Amino acid sequence: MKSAIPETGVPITQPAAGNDRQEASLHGEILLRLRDYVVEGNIPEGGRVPERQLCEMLRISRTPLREALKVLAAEGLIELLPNRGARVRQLSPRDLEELFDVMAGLESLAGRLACESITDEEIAAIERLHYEMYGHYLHRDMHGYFQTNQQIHESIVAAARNATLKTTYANFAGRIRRVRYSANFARKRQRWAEAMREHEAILDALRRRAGSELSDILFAHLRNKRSAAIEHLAEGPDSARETAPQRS
Amino acid sequence: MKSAIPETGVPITQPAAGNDRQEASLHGEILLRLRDYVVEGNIPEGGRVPERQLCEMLRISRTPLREALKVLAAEGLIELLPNRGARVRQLSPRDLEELFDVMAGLESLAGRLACESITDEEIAAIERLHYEMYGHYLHRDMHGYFQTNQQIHESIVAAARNATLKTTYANFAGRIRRVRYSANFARKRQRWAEAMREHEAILDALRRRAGSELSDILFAHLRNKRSAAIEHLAEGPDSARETAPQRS
DNA sequence: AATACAAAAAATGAATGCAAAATGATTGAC
DNA sequence: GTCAATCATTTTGCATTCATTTTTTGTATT
Repeated sequence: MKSAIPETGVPITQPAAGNDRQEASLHGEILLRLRDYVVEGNIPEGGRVPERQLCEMLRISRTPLREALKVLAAEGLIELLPNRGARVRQLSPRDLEELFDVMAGLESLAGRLACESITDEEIAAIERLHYEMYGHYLHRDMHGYFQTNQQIHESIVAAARNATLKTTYANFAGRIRRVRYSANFARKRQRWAEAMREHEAILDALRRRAGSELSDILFAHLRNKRSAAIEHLAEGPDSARETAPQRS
Repeated sequence: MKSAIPETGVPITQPAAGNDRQEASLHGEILLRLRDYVVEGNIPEGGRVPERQLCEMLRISRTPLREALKVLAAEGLIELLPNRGARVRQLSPRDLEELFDVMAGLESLAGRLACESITDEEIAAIERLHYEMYGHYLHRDMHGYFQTNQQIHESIVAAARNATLKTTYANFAGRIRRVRYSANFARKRQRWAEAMREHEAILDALRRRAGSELSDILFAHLRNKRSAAIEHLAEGPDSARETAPQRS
C-alpha cells in the first residue's frame, strides 16, 4: 500500500521562522515542522499519516511525534481515529462555511479593536498596501493581489494589539489556507472589482476610526469571500486553475 | 516539599459529560479529566503540576499524561517550561483583557449569526431565561443570576449553528472561567442594573433579527464585563467575596 | 473465479527504561 | 555566620519495549 507522504529522504523543512511562541525542545521543533508540513499541503486531504514513516523522516522516536500529533489534532489540522492513526482533516463544505464565518468574526473583531488604537502611520502603511494591491488588480496579477490582500488583513489584526486574537487568527488561517488560496483564484472579474470596493470602504472606516462600522464591513467582506470559496469548490477547484500563476 | 495538588487518593472526577468531541481512548479520557481538573481551579495559579503525582492520581503511566499536558498547553490552560515541568497558566491583567476581548468578539459573532437562523421557539426560550434571570436579580441571588446569565449566552452561541464557533467559545470560556465567576460577584448594584438593561437590549435586537445591531450590543456588553473584572482584580478579588454564596 | 475465514504482518496505544537537566542538600571556604 | 560550590536526588525528555488492535495476505471452500 502506498503511503500518502512523498518519500523524500530529506527531513522536511527548516523550522518556520516567524510562527509563534514555542520552546526549542525537540518536541516543539517537531510540532512547528509538522504543522507547516501539513498546512503547506504536503499531505493530500484525508491522507493517512503513518507514524513510523514520519519518525524516519524526522529522525526521532514515536514519543515526541505522537505528542505533536495530539496537539495538531487539538488545533483541528488533523484528526486522530482511535487505533487507526492520524489523517489530515478533510473539511466538509459545512466545515468551510463555519471556518470562514469564524474568520469573519475574528477579522471583524480585529477591525473594531484596531479602531481603538491604530496610529496614523499604521493606517498610512495599510493605504500603501491598498494602492499596491490596486496595482496588482490592474495588472491582473492574482498572486501579488492575494499576497498583498493577506498583508492588509494581517495588518489590521496586528493593529488590534491583541496577541491572543492574533494567535487564534493564525490558527484558523492555517486551517483553511489551501482552500483560501484557491478561493482567491475563483474570483470572477466582477467579484474582484467588488472586493476592491469593499477594501476602499474598509480603509475609509479605518481612517474615521469607525469601529462598529468597520466591524460590519469586514464581516460582510469575509462573507463574500466565503460565498466565492464555496461556489468555487462546488464547481470544482480546477476550473479556474488556468489563471493561477505557478507557485514559484 | 509540598506539591500544589491536594492529595486526594481518589482519582479526580468522572469524565465530564457534555464536553466536546473526543475519542474514548485512554488518552482522551485523561485529557477530559485533566482539563476539568484545571478549569475547576483545583490547582492554584502558577502552581506546579508534577507528572509523577498526576500519574499516581490517575493510575496511568507518564506517556498518555504527557500527551494530555501538551494539548492543554496548546489550549492555553497550562504552560510548559522546558525541562521544568508544567504550571497552571497565570493570567496577567493584560492576558485577561485580551481574553475578554476575544470572548466579546466571539459572542458578538454568535449574535450576528444567530439572527440569521434563530427560530421563534429559541427566542422564546431565551426570553424565559431572561425572566428567570430577572427573578434572580430581584432576589439578589448572585449564583442563580450567574448561571442563568451563562445559559443565555450559551443559547445565543448555540443559535449561531456553528460547531466550530461553539468549540472555540468553550475553549476561551474555560480559560477565564475562574476569573469570570469572581468577576460577576464584583458587580456593584449599579453595574448589575446596567447589565439587566443590556440584556433587554440584546433580546430586543434578537427579536428583530438585527444582526449588526446585536453584534454591537453584545460586544459592548462583554466589554463592560471586562471592565468590571479588571477593576475587581485590581482592588483584590476578596473584597466582594462576602456577598458570594458558598459554592455548593 | 469469488467469497469467507484464518493467520501473519503491521501499526497503534501505553508502559518502562535510560540519559540529561534541574532541584535540593550538604559541605567547605571566607 | 553567611555564602558558594559540589554532590545526591528528583524530575523531565526521549527511546525502547510490550500488548492490542487493525490490516493484509494466503488458503480453502463453494
